[in-house]
Amino acid sequence: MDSFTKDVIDNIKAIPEGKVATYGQIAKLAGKPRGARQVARILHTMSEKHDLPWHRVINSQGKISLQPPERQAARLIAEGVEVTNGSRVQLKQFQWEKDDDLYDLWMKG
DNA sequence: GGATTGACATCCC
DNA sequence: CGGGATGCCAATC
Repeated sequence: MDSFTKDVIDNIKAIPEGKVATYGQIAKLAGKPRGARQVARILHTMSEKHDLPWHRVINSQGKISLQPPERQAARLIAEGVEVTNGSRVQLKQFQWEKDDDLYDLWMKG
């Protein structure tokens, strides 16, 4: 497996419960701002072999791309992510922003 | 090795 | 906000 794949996997594993990330976001974190589709491919291929929180990755519109969306939606809901209309997620509210955790901590403190 | 194909993103209307 | 067109990049055919 190439380093890009590894980085993608690492980043996906880093998504906290109750939050979601977009394909493009993960791609960027892994060093390929234009690699969103590869991220999607990696999920499609590797999600069954590694136990990744693949359900926390959705597209930039805040929607579940996987068809049918039911399984993924259920998993998200089980974690506290609000999924409306079967596949819709409010990114404003649930998107994971990597260094925002620190920012948030600072804000509260 | 060229053409096709996506669990995508972005700009334009 | 919705839908279409374009860009992107690796795996597959």
